[in-house]
Amino acid sequence: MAFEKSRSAGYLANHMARLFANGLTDRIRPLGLAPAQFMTLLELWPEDGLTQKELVARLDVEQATMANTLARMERDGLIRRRPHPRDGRAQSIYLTDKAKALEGPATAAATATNESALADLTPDERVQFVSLMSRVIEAMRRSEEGG
Amino acid sequence: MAFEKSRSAGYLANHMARLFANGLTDRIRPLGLAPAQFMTLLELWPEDGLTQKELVARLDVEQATMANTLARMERDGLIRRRPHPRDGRAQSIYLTDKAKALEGPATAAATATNESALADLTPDERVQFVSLMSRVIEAMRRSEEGG
DNA sequence: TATCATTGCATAGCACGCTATACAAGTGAC
DNA sequence: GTCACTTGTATAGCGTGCTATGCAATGATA
Repeated sequence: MAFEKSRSAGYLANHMARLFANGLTDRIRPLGLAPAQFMTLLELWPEDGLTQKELVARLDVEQATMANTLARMERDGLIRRRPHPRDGRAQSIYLTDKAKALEGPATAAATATNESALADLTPDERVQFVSLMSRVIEAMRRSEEGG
Repeated sequence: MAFEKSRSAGYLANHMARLFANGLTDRIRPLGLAPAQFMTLLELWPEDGLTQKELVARLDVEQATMANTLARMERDGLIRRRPHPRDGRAQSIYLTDKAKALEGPATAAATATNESALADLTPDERVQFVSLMSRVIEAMRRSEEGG
């Protein structure tokens, strides 16, 4: 029996994530933001002054990926880095006023993207959907460690 | 109220898709395949001789993305292109023997990735999960057109 | 038939994910 | 204190997604 892509969780996850990314990209581009920058800002808005290492742990991306994202954010005037008070290797990352001002419009854009995507699901189904994705993520993270 | 990334469908979709991609990448790397190549082969294994345009429509990626993927597949000896019989602009894409031989091991790798990801879900939940993702994909594709 | 719009593909340039590697600063053992 | 190991970042190189653009072949129209 052939591999059915329309029933493959991995295939659907990839397709769905691309559509989410496209939707979010369109909505936050006018703000001068890209998706990975938004994701990083989600951590920094409530808590300034984190290190790159802390962001890596919270967002579950590789250190090199975060280094590049932070470089683009610094280039775009969204963050500033200051020497870490107690570790000469590390830097604390602070938001600029420009980045702080984007919290409202950017989260509104993300909410609108989610709303559009989930438009056909009932409230119960939405809860179920988020719960299932969370459990799948958990399973894969566990198997990654053990692997 | 703050935007909660752990309850955001888009955020979870992105995270989940990255984990799926990492899992698949690890499993098909020994075969000399990358994920987008595998996705493309899923269309070509059952039906040789498609054009680039047809692959673009079936896989829902941009034409430029597919052009690059096909260039890498040709470089890696997975496909050959022949002039299209009736359209001088187009090319028909054919699998090499090497690519044909990869169908069994590659689909097994993808199945193993899915299995590992869904390990914690009951059969009913798996069906539900695939169904929910399909509906979300459909909703986003519709809202894309409607623009 | 000559012209013009459309279509199929390629290329350039960028974002963002990855692995592999390099390097400087910190930490520990002696 | 010195040497070796560890740790925090940066960089190089690549795959895969995107938009924007260019070009050659096709098709339609005057």
